[in-house]
Amino acid sequence: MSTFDNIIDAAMAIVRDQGVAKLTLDAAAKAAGISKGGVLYHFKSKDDLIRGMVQRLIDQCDQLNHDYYQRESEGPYRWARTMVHACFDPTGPANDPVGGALLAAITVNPVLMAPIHAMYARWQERLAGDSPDMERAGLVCSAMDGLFFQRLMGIRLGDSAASERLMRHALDLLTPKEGASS
Amino acid sequence: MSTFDNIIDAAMAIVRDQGVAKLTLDAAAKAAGISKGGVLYHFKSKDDLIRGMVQRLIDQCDQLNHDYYQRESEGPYRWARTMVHACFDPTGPANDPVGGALLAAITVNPVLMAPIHAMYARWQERLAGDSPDMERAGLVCSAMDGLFFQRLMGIRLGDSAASERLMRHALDLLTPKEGASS
DNA sequence: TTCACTATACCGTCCAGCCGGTACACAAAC
DNA sequence: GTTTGTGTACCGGCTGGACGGTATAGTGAA
Repeated sequence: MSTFDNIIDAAMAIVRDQGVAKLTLDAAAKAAGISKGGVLYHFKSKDDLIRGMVQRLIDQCDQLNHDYYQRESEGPYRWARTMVHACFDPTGPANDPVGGALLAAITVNPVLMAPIHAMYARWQERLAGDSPDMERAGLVCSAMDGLFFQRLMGIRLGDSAASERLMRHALDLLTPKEGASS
Repeated sequence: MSTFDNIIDAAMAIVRDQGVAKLTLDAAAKAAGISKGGVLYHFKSKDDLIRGMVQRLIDQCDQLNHDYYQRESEGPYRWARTMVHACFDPTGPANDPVGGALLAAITVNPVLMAPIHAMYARWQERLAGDSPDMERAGLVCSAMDGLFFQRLMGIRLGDSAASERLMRHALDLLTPKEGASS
Protein backbone atom coordinates (compact mmCIF):
# COMPACT_ATOMS: atom_id res chain seq x y z
CA MET A 1 0.00 0.00 0.00
CA SER A 2 1.16 3.55 -0.63
CA THR A 3 2.69 5.47 2.24
CA PHE A 4 -0.01 8.07 1.77
CA ASP A 5 -2.83 5.64 2.46
CA ASN A 6 -0.79 3.95 5.13
CA ILE A 7 -0.57 7.19 7.11
CA ILE A 8 -4.30 7.76 6.85
CA ASP A 9 -5.01 4.25 8.08
CA ALA A 10 -2.66 4.74 10.99
CA ALA A 11 -4.33 8.03 11.90
CA MET A 12 -7.77 6.42 11.77
CA ALA A 13 -6.62 3.60 14.01
CA ILE A 14 -5.25 6.03 16.58
CA VAL A 15 -8.52 7.92 16.76
CA ARG A 16 -10.46 4.71 17.20
CA ASP A 17 -8.15 3.06 19.72
CA GLN A 18 -6.86 5.99 21.74
CA GLY A 19 -9.19 8.89 21.07
CA VAL A 20 -8.89 12.07 19.06
CA ALA A 21 -6.66 13.76 21.58
CA LYS A 22 -3.90 11.24 20.90
CA LEU A 23 -3.82 11.99 17.21
CA THR A 24 -0.55 13.88 16.81
CA LEU A 25 1.76 13.98 13.85
CA ASP A 26 4.35 12.07 15.84
CA ALA A 27 1.88 9.37 16.83
CA ALA A 28 0.54 9.01 13.31
CA ALA A 29 4.08 8.78 11.99
CA LYS A 30 5.09 6.13 14.50
CA ALA A 31 1.95 4.10 13.85
CA ALA A 32 2.63 4.26 10.12
CA GLY A 33 6.23 3.21 10.66
CA ILE A 34 7.82 6.41 9.43
CA SER A 35 8.98 9.67 10.95
CA LYS A 36 7.12 12.91 11.47
CA GLY A 37 9.07 14.43 8.65
CA GLY A 38 7.71 11.73 6.40
CA VAL A 39 4.15 12.53 7.38
CA LEU A 40 4.70 16.20 6.71
CA TYR A 41 6.11 15.35 3.35
CA HIS A 42 2.81 13.80 2.28
CA PHE A 43 0.52 16.13 4.20
CA LYS A 44 1.65 19.70 4.52
CA SER A 45 -0.17 20.23 7.82
CA LYS A 46 -2.29 18.42 10.36
CA ASP A 47 -5.39 19.95 8.83
CA ASP A 48 -4.27 18.49 5.55
CA LEU A 49 -3.97 15.05 7.09
CA ILE A 50 -7.48 15.30 8.45
CA ARG A 51 -8.69 16.46 5.06
CA GLY A 52 -7.26 13.24 3.72
CA MET A 53 -9.06 11.23 6.38
CA VAL A 54 -12.36 12.93 5.58
CA GLN A 55 -11.87 12.28 1.89
CA ARG A 56 -11.20 8.64 2.63
CA LEU A 57 -14.44 8.43 4.57
CA ILE A 58 -16.36 10.03 1.75
CA ASP A 59 -14.80 7.79 -0.88
CA GLN A 60 -15.63 4.74 1.16
CA CYS A 61 -19.23 5.86 1.59
CA ASP A 62 -19.61 6.59 -2.10
CA GLN A 63 -18.13 3.26 -3.03
CA LEU A 64 -20.35 1.37 -0.62
CA ASN A 65 -23.48 3.21 -1.70
CA HIS A 66 -22.67 2.64 -5.32
CA ASP A 67 -22.16 -1.10 -4.80
CA TYR A 68 -25.34 -1.59 -2.82
CA TYR A 69 -27.35 0.53 -5.19
CA GLN A 70 -26.48 -1.80 -8.04
CA ARG A 71 -27.59 -4.78 -6.04
CA GLU A 72 -30.78 -3.16 -4.80
CA SER A 73 -33.98 -3.95 -6.67
CA GLU A 74 -35.56 -1.13 -8.61
CA GLY A 75 -38.61 0.69 -7.36
CA PRO A 76 -39.48 3.29 -4.77
CA TYR A 77 -37.05 4.06 -1.95
CA ARG A 78 -34.21 2.39 -3.81
CA TRP A 79 -31.69 4.90 -2.45
CA ALA A 80 -33.10 4.74 1.05
CA ARG A 81 -32.89 0.96 1.01
CA THR A 82 -29.35 1.27 -0.24
CA MET A 83 -28.47 3.47 2.72
CA VAL A 84 -29.92 0.96 5.15
CA HIS A 85 -27.94 -1.90 3.71
CA ALA A 86 -24.79 0.18 3.58
CA CYS A 87 -25.26 1.15 7.20
CA PHE A 88 -25.25 -2.45 8.31
CA ASP A 89 -22.38 -3.52 6.11
CA PRO A 90 -19.76 -5.07 8.38
CA THR A 91 -16.93 -3.53 6.36
CA GLY A 92 -18.63 -0.14 6.02
CA PRO A 93 -17.75 3.12 7.74
CA ALA A 94 -20.19 2.36 10.52
CA ASN A 95 -17.97 -0.47 11.67
CA ASP A 96 -14.64 0.82 10.45
CA PRO A 97 -12.33 3.33 12.03
CA VAL A 98 -12.89 5.70 9.13
CA GLY A 99 -15.66 7.33 11.13
CA GLY A 100 -12.95 8.78 13.29
CA ALA A 101 -12.34 11.24 10.49
CA LEU A 102 -15.50 13.02 11.56
CA LEU A 103 -14.35 13.36 15.14
CA ALA A 104 -10.94 14.54 14.06
CA ALA A 105 -12.41 17.12 11.70
CA ILE A 106 -14.99 18.58 14.06
CA THR A 107 -12.43 18.67 16.83
CA VAL A 108 -9.42 20.17 15.14
CA ASN A 109 -11.13 22.47 12.69
CA PRO A 110 -14.87 22.49 11.99
CA VAL A 111 -14.18 23.96 8.56
CA LEU A 112 -12.88 20.55 7.54
CA MET A 113 -16.44 19.28 7.77
CA ALA A 114 -17.39 21.09 4.56
CA PRO A 115 -16.98 18.02 2.31
CA ILE A 116 -19.21 16.10 4.68
CA HIS A 117 -21.91 18.71 4.37
CA ALA A 118 -21.65 18.46 0.63
CA MET A 119 -21.98 14.70 0.86
CA TYR A 120 -25.17 15.02 2.88
CA ALA A 121 -26.55 17.41 0.31
CA ARG A 122 -25.88 14.83 -2.41
CA TRP A 123 -27.61 12.13 -0.38
CA GLN A 124 -30.56 14.39 0.21
CA GLU A 125 -30.94 14.89 -3.52
CA ARG A 126 -30.72 11.19 -4.28
CA LEU A 127 -33.33 10.38 -1.68
CA ALA A 128 -35.66 13.04 -2.98
CA GLY A 129 -35.33 11.52 -6.42
CA ASP A 130 -36.87 8.14 -5.71
CA SER A 131 -38.71 8.42 -2.40
CA PRO A 132 -42.50 8.59 -2.63
CA ASP A 133 -42.55 9.90 0.92
CA MET A 134 -39.57 12.03 1.76
CA GLU A 135 -40.40 12.11 5.46
CA ARG A 136 -40.36 8.35 5.57
CA ALA A 137 -37.03 8.17 3.78
CA GLY A 138 -35.56 10.97 5.86
CA LEU A 139 -36.61 9.34 9.09
CA VAL A 140 -35.15 5.97 8.21
CA CYS A 141 -31.90 7.50 7.00
CA SER A 142 -31.66 9.65 10.10
CA ALA A 143 -32.03 6.46 12.09
CA MET A 144 -29.06 5.03 10.19
CA ASP A 145 -27.18 8.18 11.06
CA GLY A 146 -28.15 7.69 14.65
CA LEU A 147 -26.79 4.16 14.66
CA PHE A 148 -23.59 5.33 13.02
CA PHE A 149 -23.00 8.10 15.51
CA GLN A 150 -23.88 5.89 18.45
CA ARG A 151 -21.09 3.55 17.43
CA LEU A 152 -18.79 6.48 16.91
CA MET A 153 -19.50 7.58 20.46
CA GLY A 154 -18.88 4.11 21.81
CA ILE A 155 -22.53 3.49 22.54
CA ARG A 156 -23.53 -0.11 21.95
CA LEU A 157 -27.22 -0.90 22.08
CA GLY A 158 -28.14 -4.51 21.51
CA ASP A 159 -26.27 -7.35 19.89
CA SER A 160 -25.97 -8.35 16.26
CA ALA A 161 -29.31 -10.12 16.35
CA ALA A 162 -30.99 -6.92 17.47
CA SER A 163 -29.19 -5.10 14.67
CA GLU A 164 -30.54 -7.61 12.20
CA ARG A 165 -34.08 -7.09 13.43
CA LEU A 166 -33.64 -3.34 13.30
CA MET A 167 -32.45 -3.53 9.71
CA ARG A 168 -35.39 -5.65 8.68
CA HIS A 169 -37.76 -3.25 10.33
CA ALA A 170 -36.19 -0.32 8.52
CA LEU A 171 -36.46 -2.09 5.18
CA ASP A 172 -40.02 -3.01 6.00
CA LEU A 173 -40.89 0.63 6.41
CA LEU A 174 -39.46 1.24 2.96
CA THR A 175 -41.53 -1.48 1.32
CA PRO A 176 -44.92 -0.03 0.39
CA LYS A 177 -47.74 -2.28 1.40
CA GLU A 178 -51.05 -2.22 -0.43
CA GLY A 179 -53.86 -0.96 1.74
CA ALA A 180 -51.72 0.15 4.63
CA SER A 181 -50.36 3.63 4.99
CA SER A 182 -48.09 3.41 7.97
CA MET B 1 -26.59 32.67 38.03
CA SER B 2 -23.89 30.90 40.01
CA THR B 3 -20.32 31.17 38.77
CA PHE B 4 -20.27 27.38 38.52
CA ASP B 5 -23.08 27.28 35.99
CA ASN B 6 -21.77 30.36 34.30
CA ILE B 7 -18.47 28.64 33.53
CA ILE B 8 -20.24 25.62 32.11
CA ASP B 9 -22.38 27.81 29.90
CA ALA B 10 -19.32 29.66 28.68
CA ALA B 11 -17.56 26.39 27.91
CA MET B 12 -20.56 25.12 25.98
CA ALA B 13 -20.72 28.30 23.96
CA ILE B 14 -17.06 28.04 23.03
CA VAL B 15 -17.47 24.50 21.77
CA ARG B 16 -20.47 25.51 19.69
CA ASP B 17 -19.05 28.72 18.30
CA GLN B 18 -15.37 27.94 17.88
CA GLY B 19 -15.01 24.19 18.05
CA VAL B 20 -13.73 21.80 20.68
CA ALA B 21 -10.09 22.63 20.04
CA LYS B 22 -10.64 26.16 21.32
CA LEU B 23 -11.99 24.99 24.63
CA THR B 24 -9.12 25.82 26.98
CA LEU B 25 -9.23 26.78 30.60
CA ASP B 26 -8.09 30.27 29.66
CA ALA B 27 -10.77 30.65 27.02
CA ALA B 28 -13.50 29.33 29.29
CA ALA B 29 -12.40 31.71 32.03
CA LYS B 30 -12.36 34.69 29.71
CA ALA B 31 -15.77 33.81 28.28
CA ALA B 32 -17.18 33.47 31.78
CA GLY B 33 -15.69 36.81 32.74
CA ILE B 34 -13.30 35.47 35.35
CA SER B 35 -9.71 34.32 35.43
CA LYS B 36 -8.26 30.87 34.98
CA GLY B 37 -7.67 30.63 38.69
CA GLY B 38 -11.37 31.11 39.21
CA VAL B 39 -12.21 28.27 36.86
CA LEU B 40 -9.76 25.96 38.60
CA TYR B 41 -11.28 26.85 41.92
CA HIS B 42 -14.64 25.46 40.81
CA PHE B 43 -13.31 22.62 38.67
CA LYS B 44 -10.12 21.00 39.81
CA SER B 45 -9.10 20.02 36.29
CA LYS B 46 -10.21 20.27 32.70
CA ASP B 47 -11.60 16.76 32.89
CA ASP B 48 -13.62 17.91 35.83
CA LEU B 49 -15.01 20.81 33.85
CA ILE B 50 -16.07 18.46 31.08
CA ARG B 51 -17.63 16.16 33.64
CA GLY B 52 -19.70 19.13 34.68
CA MET B 53 -20.70 19.81 31.10
CA VAL B 54 -21.74 16.19 30.59
CA GLN B 55 -23.73 16.25 33.79
CA ARG B 56 -25.46 19.40 32.66
CA LEU B 57 -26.42 17.71 29.41
CA ILE B 58 -27.77 14.69 31.23
CA ASP B 59 -29.72 16.80 33.72
CA GLN B 60 -31.24 18.77 30.90
CA CYS B 61 -32.23 15.61 29.05
CA ASP B 62 -33.75 14.08 32.16
CA GLN B 63 -35.66 17.23 32.92
CA LEU B 64 -36.97 17.51 29.39
CA ASN B 65 -37.96 13.87 29.20
CA HIS B 66 -39.69 14.08 32.52
CA ASP B 67 -41.67 17.14 31.51
CA TYR B 68 -42.78 15.73 28.19
CA TYR B 69 -43.58 12.37 29.69
CA GLN B 70 -46.10 14.00 32.01
CA ARG B 71 -47.75 15.76 29.11
CA GLU B 72 -47.77 12.71 26.87
CA SER B 73 -50.95 10.69 26.72
CA GLU B 74 -50.86 7.21 28.20
CA GLY B 75 -50.67 4.12 26.04
CA PRO B 76 -48.10 2.25 24.04
CA TYR B 77 -44.87 3.96 23.01
CA ARG B 78 -45.36 6.68 25.60
CA TRP B 79 -41.63 6.93 26.22
CA ALA B 80 -40.77 6.81 22.54
CA ARG B 81 -43.26 9.59 21.86
CA THR B 82 -41.73 11.53 24.70
CA MET B 83 -38.31 11.21 23.11
CA VAL B 84 -39.61 12.49 19.80
CA HIS B 85 -41.19 15.54 21.36
CA ALA B 86 -38.10 16.21 23.45
CA CYS B 87 -35.92 15.96 20.38
CA PHE B 88 -37.83 18.71 18.64
CA ASP B 89 -38.08 20.97 21.66
CA PRO B 90 -36.60 24.32 20.67
CA THR B 91 -34.97 24.74 24.08
CA GLY B 92 -33.78 21.14 24.30
CA PRO B 93 -30.26 19.80 23.94
CA ALA B 94 -30.73 19.24 20.25
CA ASN B 95 -30.87 22.98 19.72
CA ASP B 96 -28.75 24.09 22.63
CA PRO B 97 -25.01 24.20 22.92
CA VAL B 98 -25.14 21.59 25.67
CA GLY B 99 -24.57 18.94 23.05
CA GLY B 100 -21.04 20.22 22.84
CA ALA B 101 -20.42 18.36 26.08
CA LEU B 102 -20.41 15.16 24.07
CA LEU B 103 -17.79 16.43 21.68
CA ALA B 104 -15.65 17.73 24.51
CA ALA B 105 -15.87 14.45 26.39
CA ILE B 106 -15.12 12.13 23.50
CA THR B 107 -12.29 14.37 22.41
CA VAL B 108 -10.48 15.07 25.64
CA ASN B 109 -11.07 11.79 27.41
CA PRO B 110 -13.42 9.07 26.19
CA VAL B 111 -13.76 7.83 29.77
CA LEU B 112 -15.87 10.90 30.46
CA MET B 113 -18.55 9.39 28.23
CA ALA B 114 -19.43 6.83 30.89
CA PRO B 115 -22.40 8.80 32.28
CA ILE B 116 -23.74 9.09 28.76
CA HIS B 117 -23.57 5.35 28.29
CA ALA B 118 -25.47 4.93 31.53
CA MET B 119 -28.07 7.39 30.32
CA TYR B 120 -28.59 5.41 27.14
CA ALA B 121 -29.00 2.25 29.17
CA ARG B 122 -31.73 3.94 31.20
CA TRP B 123 -33.48 5.08 28.05
CA GLN B 124 -33.29 1.61 26.61
CA GLU B 125 -34.99 0.21 29.70
CA ARG B 126 -37.73 2.78 29.62
CA LEU B 127 -38.43 2.13 25.98
CA ALA B 128 -38.54 -1.60 26.52
CA GLY B 129 -41.08 -1.04 29.26
CA ASP B 130 -43.85 0.43 27.15
CA SER B 131 -43.06 -0.33 23.53
CA PRO B 132 -45.12 -3.07 21.91
CA ASP B 133 -42.53 -3.28 19.17
CA MET B 134 -39.03 -2.56 20.38
CA GLU B 135 -37.64 -2.40 16.85
CA ARG B 136 -40.11 0.29 15.99
CA ALA B 137 -39.28 2.30 19.08
CA GLY B 138 -35.55 1.76 18.63
CA LEU B 139 -35.66 2.88 15.04
CA VAL B 140 -37.58 6.06 15.77
CA CYS B 141 -35.35 6.93 18.71
CA SER B 142 -32.25 6.25 16.67
CA ALA B 143 -33.62 8.66 14.12
CA MET B 144 -33.91 11.26 16.86
CA ASP B 145 -30.31 10.52 17.74
CA GLY B 146 -29.41 10.96 14.11
CA LEU B 147 -31.05 14.37 14.00
CA PHE B 148 -29.32 15.37 17.20
CA PHE B 149 -25.91 14.36 15.98
CA GLN B 150 -26.45 15.94 12.59
CA ARG B 151 -27.03 19.26 14.30
CA LEU B 152 -24.05 18.65 16.51
CA MET B 153 -21.94 18.17 13.40
CA GLY B 154 -23.30 21.32 11.84
CA ILE B 155 -25.37 19.44 9.30
CA ARG B 156 -28.64 21.19 8.55
CA LEU B 157 -31.13 19.28 6.45
CA GLY B 158 -34.34 21.07 5.69
CA ASP B 159 -36.08 23.99 7.36
CA SER B 160 -38.36 24.08 10.38
CA ALA B 161 -41.34 23.07 8.29
CA ALA B 162 -39.53 19.92 7.21
CA SER B 163 -38.68 19.27 10.84
CA GLU B 164 -42.33 19.58 11.73
CA ARG B 165 -43.31 17.06 9.07
CA LEU B 166 -40.58 14.71 10.20
CA MET B 167 -41.81 14.89 13.76
CA ARG B 168 -45.36 14.16 12.75
CA HIS B 169 -44.22 11.21 10.72
CA ALA B 170 -42.26 9.84 13.64
CA LEU B 171 -45.25 10.19 15.94
CA ASP B 172 -47.41 8.57 13.31
CA LEU B 173 -45.21 5.53 13.33
CA LEU B 174 -45.71 5.33 17.07
CA THR B 175 -49.47 5.48 16.85
CA PRO B 176 -50.81 1.96 16.31
CA LYS B 177 -53.39 1.80 13.55
CA GLU B 178 -56.05 -0.86 13.57
CA GLY B 179 -55.75 -3.27 10.69
CA ALA B 180 -52.27 -2.21 9.66
CA SER B 181 -49.16 -3.84 11.01
CA SER B 182 -46.36 -1.85 9.50
C1' DT C 1 -10.59 37.30 61.30
C1' DT C 2 -12.15 34.00 58.50
C1' DC C 3 -13.86 32.10 54.43
C1' DA C 4 -15.25 31.99 49.71
C1' DC C 5 -13.72 33.38 45.73
C1' DT C 6 -10.68 35.51 42.24
C1' DA C 7 -6.22 37.31 40.06
C1' DT C 8 -1.45 36.86 38.67
C1' DA C 9 2.72 34.71 37.92
C1' DC C 10 4.98 30.84 36.77
C1' DC C 11 6.48 25.92 35.50
C1' DG C 12 6.78 21.74 32.80
C1' DT C 13 5.09 19.47 28.98
C1' DC C 14 3.48 18.76 24.59
C1' DC C 15 3.05 19.52 19.88
C1' DA C 16 2.82 21.65 15.06
C1' DG C 17 5.55 23.14 11.83
C1' DC C 18 10.20 24.13 10.01
C1' DC C 19 14.55 22.92 8.20
C1' DG C 20 18.98 20.95 7.22
C1' DG C 21 20.29 16.71 5.93
C1' DT C 22 20.38 11.64 3.93
C1' DA C 23 19.47 7.96 0.65
C1' DC C 24 18.37 6.61 -3.69
C1' DA C 25 16.96 6.58 -8.46
C1' DC C 26 17.45 8.33 -12.81
C1' DA C 27 19.46 11.10 -16.41
C1' DA C 28 22.26 14.04 -18.99
C1' DA C 29 27.07 15.47 -19.87
C1' DC C 30 31.78 14.68 -20.68
C1' DG D 1 31.48 4.85 -17.44
C1' DT D 2 32.25 8.12 -14.37
C1' DT D 3 30.77 12.49 -12.91
C1' DT D 4 27.45 15.82 -12.04
C1' DG D 5 22.86 17.27 -11.47
C1' DT D 6 17.84 16.72 -10.36
C1' DG D 7 13.75 15.05 -8.13
C1' DT D 8 11.43 12.10 -4.81
C1' DA D 9 10.93 10.18 -0.38
C1' DC D 10 12.01 10.34 4.18
C1' DC D 11 14.58 11.44 8.64
C1' DG D 12 15.16 13.68 13.17
C1' DG D 13 16.36 17.58 15.78
C1' DC D 14 14.86 22.14 17.00
C1' DT D 15 11.85 25.95 18.45
C1' DG D 16 8.28 28.84 19.59
C1' DG D 17 4.03 28.94 21.37
C1' DA D 18 0.10 27.15 23.75
C1' DC D 19 -1.94 24.81 27.45
C1' DG D 20 -2.85 22.33 31.94
C1' DG D 21 -1.89 22.74 36.37
C1' DT D 22 0.30 24.91 40.80
C1' DA D 23 1.43 28.37 44.07
C1' DT D 24 0.48 32.37 46.16
C1' DA D 25 -1.32 36.69 47.02
C1' DG D 26 -5.35 39.65 47.16
C1' DT D 27 -10.29 41.08 48.05
C1' DG D 28 -14.77 41.65 49.85
C1' DA D 29 -18.44 40.05 52.66
C1' DA D 30 -20.10 38.00 57.04
